[in-house]
Amino acid sequence: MAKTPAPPADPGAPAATLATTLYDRMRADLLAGRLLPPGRKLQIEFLGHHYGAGQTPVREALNRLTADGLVEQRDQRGFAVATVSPTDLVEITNTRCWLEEIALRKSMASGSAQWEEDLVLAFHRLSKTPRSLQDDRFEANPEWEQRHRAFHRALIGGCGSRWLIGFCEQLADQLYRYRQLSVQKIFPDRPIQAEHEALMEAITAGDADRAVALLTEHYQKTARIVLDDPEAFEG
Amino acid sequence: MAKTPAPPADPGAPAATLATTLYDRMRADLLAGRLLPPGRKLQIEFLGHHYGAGQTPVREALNRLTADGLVEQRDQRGFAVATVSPTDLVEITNTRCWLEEIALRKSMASGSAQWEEDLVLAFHRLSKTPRSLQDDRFEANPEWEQRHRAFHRALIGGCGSRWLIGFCEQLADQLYRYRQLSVQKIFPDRPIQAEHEALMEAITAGDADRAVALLTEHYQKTARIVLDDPEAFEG
DNA sequence: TTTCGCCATTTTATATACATTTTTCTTCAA
DNA sequence: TTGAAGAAAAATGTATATAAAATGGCGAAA
Repeated sequence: MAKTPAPPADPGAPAATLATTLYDRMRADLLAGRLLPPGRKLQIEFLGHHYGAGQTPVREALNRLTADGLVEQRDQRGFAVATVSPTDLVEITNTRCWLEEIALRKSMASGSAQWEEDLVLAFHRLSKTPRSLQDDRFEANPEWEQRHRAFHRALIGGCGSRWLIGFCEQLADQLYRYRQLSVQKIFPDRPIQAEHEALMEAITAGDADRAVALLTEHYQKTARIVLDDPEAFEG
Repeated sequence: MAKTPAPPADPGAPAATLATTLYDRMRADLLAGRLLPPGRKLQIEFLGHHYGAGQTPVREALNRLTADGLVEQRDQRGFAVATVSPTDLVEITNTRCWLEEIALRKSMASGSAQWEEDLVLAFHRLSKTPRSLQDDRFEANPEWEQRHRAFHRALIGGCGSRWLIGFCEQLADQLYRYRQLSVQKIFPDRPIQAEHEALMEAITAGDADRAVALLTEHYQKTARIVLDDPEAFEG
């Protein structure tokens, strides 16, 4: 009756390698802006010491992060945190709007009951989670962030293309990084929950045009806030 | 007056690393289907011997290829040529149609003279290049393949998003691989040049709807031919 | 005195050789 | 046939060597 007790023991998922663990940790650090500011050089030796690992796993993790567009690589000159610019922010935001418009329209057009149920569930979970850990001041709630991401993922999850979903998530990662740059990432008086509610309303009403307009405006508003922050692109 | 004569001497481009060279070679081999059939395991030692390189550069090249979706990786189980399936072919084709529809519409809407000139030039170059190296039988002409790719790249080049262009090229790579799988990749009686001409006509006439319809049909037709080939998904 | 360019030195990225751990294959018994 | 144990193979990780780039100092010219 006793099986492997300690680890998750997923038969299809073998023991994670050091490189994979490192990739996950560095990815989280990069997205949160904890590691180093954009454009800064990422030296293998420093990273190896910082994360307590050898060169090979660090190098492998950096290679994978390059694929995500979080790290840049130049031959014989090593790795660096991906740079940011107002121009890129606009470009990435526009691209996300275009892609998620298709994905949302395809999802709605599919009429999949599974998709709609998943979405309602994701929205419900997000609604029940506080945005901030503190009532008086803002303190990022990791669970909210995770559910927020899951909600946006659910919105496009019925489009029928894992490729398109992957592209959207890559763009979402980039924009998350931009948001973290801004001191105004708190958006205290922005009614995010209300924006999500309006979006859900349009979707359940089957009004694709309105849903797309709301979603697009949601992203463009975020971009404008970061663009208007004079401190976002310093250093 | 004498400058560095021998190498290309691009100041911004340092000497290519072994890993980069390997990546380029393996990428070409994978796209052409020369390396190994889809799903087959890629052993480091074998590859190192085959390309005359050590383990580290091979591993790095494989990591980069994973990012392109040409190679798959599983922890502790190494790398394998990305698998193929009829389902995926349909999914990738649909995704490409959706994305290139936006990209083409945005390009046309931009009204950029530069874009139109680049496109006309790319089309002209393609038109002047023979599809086959032999008159009597088909023998792939690398220059045609390269210009064909450049033409499709030019179609979407004015969309204003390097991200979207990158996504489209990734999908194009995947579909190229599928085309190579099919013994009917020759398409002897398919008037490809005529299809391109009709597309150019619609674009120069400013008829976005017609251009999109033609482009989409172009891709769907290719997918149907591969899907109808019983030998494409063997092995 | 300051500035620019060249050369030696140091640092750092890349690649190799080897050790370790995990998986996969093989063999043998139930 | 099925299952377990052991052997072989292969992937991951470490230590180290090599080669390229960044740094700093020195001297010549302005």
